[in-house]
Amino acid sequence: MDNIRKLPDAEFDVMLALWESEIAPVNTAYLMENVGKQKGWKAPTLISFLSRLEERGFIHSEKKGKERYYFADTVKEEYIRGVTFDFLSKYHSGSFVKMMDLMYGKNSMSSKELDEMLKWLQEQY
Amino acid sequence: MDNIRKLPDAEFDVMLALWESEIAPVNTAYLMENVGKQKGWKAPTLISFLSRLEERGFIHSEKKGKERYYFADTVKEEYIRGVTFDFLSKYHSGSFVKMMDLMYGKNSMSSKELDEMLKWLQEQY
DNA sequence: AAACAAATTAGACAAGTGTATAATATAGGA
DNA sequence: TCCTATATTATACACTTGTCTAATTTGTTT
Repeated sequence: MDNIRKLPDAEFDVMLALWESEIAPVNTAYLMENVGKQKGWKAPTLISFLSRLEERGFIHSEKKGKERYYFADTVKEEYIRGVTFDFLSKYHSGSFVKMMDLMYGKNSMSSKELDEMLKWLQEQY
Repeated sequence: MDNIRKLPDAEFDVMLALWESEIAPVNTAYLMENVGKQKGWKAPTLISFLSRLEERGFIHSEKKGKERYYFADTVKEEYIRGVTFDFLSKYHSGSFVKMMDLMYGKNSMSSKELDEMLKWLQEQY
């Protein structure tokens, strides 16, 4: 039983486009428009990432005529929670405070972000 | 010119051992003791990671007799700042508050950590 | 000087990731 | 029905990463 399996960059980009799609169901053409194009991928490149995502169990797909449609079987927030947790453990001993301290030790966080954070904190109590 | 080059896991583990070494200079034997052994690596495995780190410019080395000694040419905090910045951009639109919100939206951060964070925040003002 | 033993170097190889070309399938029109 | 255009599938290939075995170097001991 591994941790959350971290996706390779390209597959993550595809997942993002799928998670954030405005329409449903989503086909290859839509994903080509919304991520493949910007990345400069040829269609088979995109499709190959999609196949791998399917093998990994992140999505499933259905063929309708000559097109294929894709469906996310994972939840974005959960995936990101997983990778964030792993990241925090690996690089910051699992502590947000340590992370912020390293990033902004010599008070360089903008006062806007400081305010937001204070507000967030107060809501937590 | 890329962003901070993110190291592969194994090479990062080696860097950690080097950054955190108690002695200087550090040779292969020391690194074998302090990271290779736990990871179950054979010596050539370790050395191959070290060579790659040298190619990437993270370290340099010097041979003394039949042993080789290694020196970090990068600073841990800076490296981690780099990967943290990239991580935050990629997964949380660059915002700590967004990250914490995703992680602890439904108030599950321990009151100990909340206190620490409040303290940290107050120090920033 | 020869032989040993310890350490390093040189390669090698499988698995994973990014990416594409060539082959095949299929909806629709002539 | 046959052709065409388009989408998908099947492969393939180069690079990176993790890992090792075999070969070579070199300090030390006979």
